[in-house]
Amino acid sequence: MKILIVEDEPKVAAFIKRGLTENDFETEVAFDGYIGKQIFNSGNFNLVILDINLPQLNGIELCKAIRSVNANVPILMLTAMGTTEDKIAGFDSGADDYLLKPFEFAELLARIKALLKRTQQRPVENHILKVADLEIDIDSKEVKRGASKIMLTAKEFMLLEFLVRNKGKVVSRVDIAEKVWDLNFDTGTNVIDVYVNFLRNKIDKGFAKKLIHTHIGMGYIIKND
Amino acid sequence: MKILIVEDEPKVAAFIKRGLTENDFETEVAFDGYIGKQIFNSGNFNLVILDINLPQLNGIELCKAIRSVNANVPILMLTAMGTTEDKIAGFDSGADDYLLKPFEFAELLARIKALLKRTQQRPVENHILKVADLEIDIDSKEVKRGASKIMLTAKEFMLLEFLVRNKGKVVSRVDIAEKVWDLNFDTGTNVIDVYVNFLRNKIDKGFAKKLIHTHIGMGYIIKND
DNA sequence: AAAAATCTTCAATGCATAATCAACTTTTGT
DNA sequence: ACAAAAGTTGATTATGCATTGAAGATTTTT
Repeated sequence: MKILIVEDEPKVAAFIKRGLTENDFETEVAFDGYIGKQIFNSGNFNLVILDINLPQLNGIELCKAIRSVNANVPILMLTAMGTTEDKIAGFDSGADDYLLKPFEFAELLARIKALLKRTQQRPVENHILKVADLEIDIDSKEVKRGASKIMLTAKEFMLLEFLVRNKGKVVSRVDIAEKVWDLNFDTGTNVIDVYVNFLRNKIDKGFAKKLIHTHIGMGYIIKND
Repeated sequence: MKILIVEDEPKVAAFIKRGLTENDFETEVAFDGYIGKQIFNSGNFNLVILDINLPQLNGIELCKAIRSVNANVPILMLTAMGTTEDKIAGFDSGADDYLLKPFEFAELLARIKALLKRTQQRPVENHILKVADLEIDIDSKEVKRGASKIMLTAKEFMLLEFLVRNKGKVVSRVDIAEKVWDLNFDTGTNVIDVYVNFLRNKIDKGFAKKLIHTHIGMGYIIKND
């Protein structure tokens, strides 16, 4: 587990480095923002600890720079400034957590572990999407309306998934064509209409509450109310 | 985006609930740990805000209980106790972040957004434009004047959206022709007048305050005063 | 490998609604 | 009062949508 520490005060940097090393992390230290950026790009880091007050490139700027090349790596901001505005600025630039100096090492460690735990757990997502009494399971590809199971073909499922992921929004045929059929120009086909019809037969037919609605001239929408 | 608030101090709970509601989150409040657990199990929450000092079942215990059934949902701990040991205990029980009372709402919001960003669930931005008591939802294409829903056709909606996006500004017929009808030269048509009339019938008719106004020789404007 | 079954797409139809036009009326400014 | 601009209306045209069956493509079974 590799951690990059960007901190210009040598004492603080050494303090963090020693503590992390004792807890079996690999660390690298950069003493200014510019070097921090270079080191980050050269290595594969699992987490970044960032002081806000840095020479060359301040923490906020560095944070944005890191985010622009890596949207995922957890970033923990460190600073002496304590106003709420500073914190908000930190979060806005893409930081995931914020710790005020002076801090106890145990708290830093706890926050690092929490951040790492979170990023490791990402794959466990909620893979069941719902609209009213309709449930669609992205993993097992199972679809249920109320208690009854519904069998969908691949394309039907893709279309339904797209609609449900945009529930409450009217999606245009062009959107659907691009996202579900991967058509980027108008081929003059009516497949979409046909498949919406298929879906309606399987999902809405026989139910009082229709979920799929047409907005003429605009597109289709799935919603519950 | 649904957030569960477990907090026994009514004032604090109300403060958080109000702030979150204003920022378009759905919230539920539980006043003790036991009820919190029940509510959590009954609904599909995207995040939990947890006070540590709770009647019945304290925050740490509740946190563990929630983690045992859902390893994924972000949990933010809230407490008046400020020792590092407390924080460590919070993190150890499975919390993802920790905020000390008293706090500013802006910081709470920033941390919530950071947590949600981490778990890939981003708050749904709603694109609702308003003029006085008229609301138009760009996503769902729903239009409401006061409490009553209004059905518009595609062209009517486009025209209204254009007017509303330019609320307080007089827009000329030429502007409208270009932006809404995609006509770049004068065809001698009066469609625009006709459609403004359609809109007026649906939006202003029967209401004391007219929103759509004509500036003779200039164009149309939508405004509230 | 051939046959069967299923899925996907196309094309044609009829229907419903929306968009437009053009004649006429009303309002506004001079 | 007059002319110009804007509002209103019904008739006409155009467009968009639902539905169907059948053809073509793919997958599964034999």
